[in-house]
Amino acid sequence: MTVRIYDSRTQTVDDFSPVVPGEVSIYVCGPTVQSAPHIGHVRSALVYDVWQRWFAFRGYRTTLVRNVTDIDDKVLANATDNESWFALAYRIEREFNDAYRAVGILPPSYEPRATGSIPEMIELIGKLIDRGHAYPAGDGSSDVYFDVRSWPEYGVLTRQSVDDMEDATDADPRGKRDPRDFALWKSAKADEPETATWNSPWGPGRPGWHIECSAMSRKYLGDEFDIHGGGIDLRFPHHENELAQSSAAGLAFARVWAHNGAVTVNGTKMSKSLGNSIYADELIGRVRPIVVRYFLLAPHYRSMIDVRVIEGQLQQGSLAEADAAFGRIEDFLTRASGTGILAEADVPPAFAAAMDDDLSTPQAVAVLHDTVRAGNTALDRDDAQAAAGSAAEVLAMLRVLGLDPADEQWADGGTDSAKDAALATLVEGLIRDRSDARAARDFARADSVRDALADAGIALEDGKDSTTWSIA
RNA sequence: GGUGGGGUGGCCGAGUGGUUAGGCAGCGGCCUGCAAAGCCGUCUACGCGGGUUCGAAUCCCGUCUCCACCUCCA
Repeated sequence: MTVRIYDSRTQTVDDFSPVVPGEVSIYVCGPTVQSAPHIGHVRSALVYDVWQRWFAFRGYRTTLVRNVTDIDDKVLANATDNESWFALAYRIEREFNDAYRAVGILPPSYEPRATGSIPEMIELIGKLIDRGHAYPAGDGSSDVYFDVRSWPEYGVLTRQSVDDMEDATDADPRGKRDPRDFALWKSAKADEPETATWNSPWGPGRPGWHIECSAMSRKYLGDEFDIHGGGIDLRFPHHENELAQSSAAGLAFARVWAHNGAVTVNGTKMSKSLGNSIYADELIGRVRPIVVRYFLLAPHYRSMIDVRVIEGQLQQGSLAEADAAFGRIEDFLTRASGTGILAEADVPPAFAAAMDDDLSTPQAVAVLHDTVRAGNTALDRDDAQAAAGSAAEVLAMLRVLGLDPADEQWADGGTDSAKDAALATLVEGLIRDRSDARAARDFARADSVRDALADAGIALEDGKDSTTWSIA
């Protein structure tokens, strides 16, 4: 079986063919750490987490790099008298990592901060100037621009010709040869802190956003690597510019361009200006983190996920469905554990085929549910062996997706075993009373026990020989 | 104006020529003292208009409409 992946540049799904056999190198654009993470950020990181897990499952040695853009106009703009830009960047970076960790996104192999690779950026800019694809601004500043007109391939990633692009000639030219030329090096401004200024052959300043990713991907993955990922909104200009810079510098760069779909709110992309962002902690506070993960990975990674918000309130809707759907899977695992049979299984072929096909998680999840049903059916006919087999398959699939409920990742961390034991003793005592009442056909008393437990948020399920309970 | 992606049954969400996606919700049944859970069955589909074909959600033409990007953005 071959992993197939959609390449945004060629617009086709192709067999994945790595630069180095048996290895896969992935660079994904991480966040600009200027304000709290929203659902879209989490989804983006999650998509490449699932890709990485699948490649690893398929036997590849994986290297995943997700950068942190910790120097940028907005980072500087959001700094205050009480919090320097670098403290802000670090604090926000932690918020991102907390959000990632909450939904089980594995740490990347490397997580470079832009400020840690300034020399590599300067070197790359110098190379572009030498090759005639970049130039210092002619306005006396330290700005350096990429010369879009000098690179005929500019626009190949997004199939746009420079001349078709929306007329931007009214923008401040700032010494540019063409309004579409973009900054590689940004001159230090008078009101910017010295801590945000680096020396360069062109004068003091800081790197432009695009060159950061070109330099960091090269530094950690080499001149050529396998997959460059990021949100669909980064295709242009960011990825187009990265591609132009790196190619113009003579680097082979990424073989495949992957882009994940956006998370929208009521059909519109989240944006600061609209104030409609749903922050990660709002979602994670609404349903269990494992359900958030299921919710975000069940649709295909390239399609957009729309969440409904009414009067500022995130609606349950599809979230509640995800909770119910995933709960069904968990319930089956709980039922099946009653067989006491431990089995090992590989993922079903249909699941693997779906995942191989451009990470078709919707179909993979369908296989998951099919297997749950088969397992439940087996339990209903008392075929413990078959049920255990299904449970093992379900677990194998969940593990690949990072959704194993038993994984310590999802432990709430605050469990108090003494309280748990006390609760179990009380509940089980009540269940015995109810069973006695049922045996005596005193259903009024039996029901009052069940109702009382229900009021406490405890649900009962009568099996053939025993009653199980769970906290709703 | 340019580029890319959509419009599927009550809802979410797959599907590129013919056979059940899957989930949530509803209805009927089995099971149960009654429930719950589970299982079985079942209703509401492919934006609109043409065309190709024995046959189209799926291909072609036209058309309406939504979203994203072209400016910082996962």
